[in-house]
Amino acid sequence: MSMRIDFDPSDFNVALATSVVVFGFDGHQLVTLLATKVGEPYEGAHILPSAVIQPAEAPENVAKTILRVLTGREDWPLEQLNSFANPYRNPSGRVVNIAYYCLVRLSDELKAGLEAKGYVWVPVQKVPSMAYDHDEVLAYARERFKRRVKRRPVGFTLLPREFTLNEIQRLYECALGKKFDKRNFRRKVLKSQLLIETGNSVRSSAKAKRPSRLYMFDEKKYQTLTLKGYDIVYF
Amino acid sequence: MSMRIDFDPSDFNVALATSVVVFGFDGHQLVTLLATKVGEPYEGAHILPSAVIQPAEAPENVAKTILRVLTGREDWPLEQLNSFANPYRNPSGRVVNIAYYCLVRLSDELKAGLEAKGYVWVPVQKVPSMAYDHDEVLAYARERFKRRVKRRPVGFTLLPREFTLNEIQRLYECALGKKFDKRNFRRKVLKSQLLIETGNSVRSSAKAKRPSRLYMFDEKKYQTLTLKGYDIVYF
DNA sequence: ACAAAAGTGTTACACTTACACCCATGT
DNA sequence: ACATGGGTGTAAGTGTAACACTTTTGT
Repeated sequence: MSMRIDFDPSDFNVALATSVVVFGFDGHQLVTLLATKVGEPYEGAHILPSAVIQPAEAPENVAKTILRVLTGREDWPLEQLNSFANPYRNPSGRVVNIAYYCLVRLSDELKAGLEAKGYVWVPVQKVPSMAYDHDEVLAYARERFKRRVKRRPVGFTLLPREFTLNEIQRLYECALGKKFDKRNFRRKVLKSQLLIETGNSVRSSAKAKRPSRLYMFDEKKYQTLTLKGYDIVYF
Repeated sequence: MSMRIDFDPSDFNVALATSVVVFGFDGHQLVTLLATKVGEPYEGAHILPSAVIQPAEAPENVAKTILRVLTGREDWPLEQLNSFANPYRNPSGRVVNIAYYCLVRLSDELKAGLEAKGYVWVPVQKVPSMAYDHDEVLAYARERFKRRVKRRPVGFTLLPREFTLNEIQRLYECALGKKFDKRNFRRKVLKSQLLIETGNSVRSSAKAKRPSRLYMFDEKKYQTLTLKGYDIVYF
């Protein structure tokens, strides 16, 4: 019930952590990366990739460090979520978690490297219950990503550099949890003028006879349009 | 550069604060409430209404305490913003600010009471520079409010219980920073079926001859529609 | 009667949605 | 030739945006 606005030395008794919800897309499903907790508390439980934020560190930099350790890069799109600060969310003491989510482009090396290190990619539909309040963090991240994907063409960072229209449609269907009409979806996505036909094609499976055309995201054009105040790609 | 995920006793050295950006609407402008800092550091500077979060307190409850102290009520719509956690944002030590914004219905008593206590209502266009990183917090709150007001009919909590269509149009114009066509705006707002004509009317100024009709927000109907999955009132 | 702000309709255009068949290719 | 998924067009309806004059009331 305080309304103090200055600090006593005894107020400096909280610790900081960050967790990063990493989303990827395997061509059919939205997946997220889970770690396994080592040591007590919660030994062996699933958790989100997380780290302690030390005194002089900025939370975003710690999140980027996590990404570098996991993926070798830290330039993936990263967005801060609300912080999670219930007094008793962590049994070790009062810890505030400043969480992020990020979008990565899955590749075979990335999958292999991470699985060797004890991380697992799990379809977001099937994520097991996690320690701390990480279930809540993940649920929040999914909502944020949904809202984000409706307004900005962020989905492309989840896809291989060249992708088919069927792939991007599946991605949007996973992200938003609903089906789209193929013709309408294609019309809309092509109307945005943000896709370049590469001229290449690929067969989607052994059984598929006819190959699909491949497209790329036109990053440059998007930058230009964004600067001009063009803002919105609704899906 | 850590990737530690468990805590040393020496990690518990951060303090928590919360600031609340309080928005009101005076019939013509969007205003926000500023306090004056008492005691060092930043003696006499403008700041957002803020308080220390003590060990066992939930941030949201501290924000509500601030609201109760300021307005006598704590049931205003309150939404958490990102936390502000740059290492050197507070000269007293490492303090993480978990900020909120909220929407209140201005009244004469409220204005008088607060001004007596040393708070000031300032048009958001004209907010002076504040201490700490509170400028940034306010800017962030304005953006959030903008996005919010586009999707949900939150504007009504800022207006008197009975209001004219001209008032609500001015509110939306302030909140979103753009002008609307009067006929189109009225058509849209009436189509939503969320306004009830009260039968009362009021003259908007001494010079205005013809009185304006007064409307109320249909809270019940909105609840019903929301439950049915109706979600969106775009403006 | 006049000054002031309140209130009101129509049209053109863009976007959304629903809907079903032919095409290209590999086996 | 056939099986498989890839790829395509149209029409009806709905929402958006641009536009200017008449009405009501107090002085």
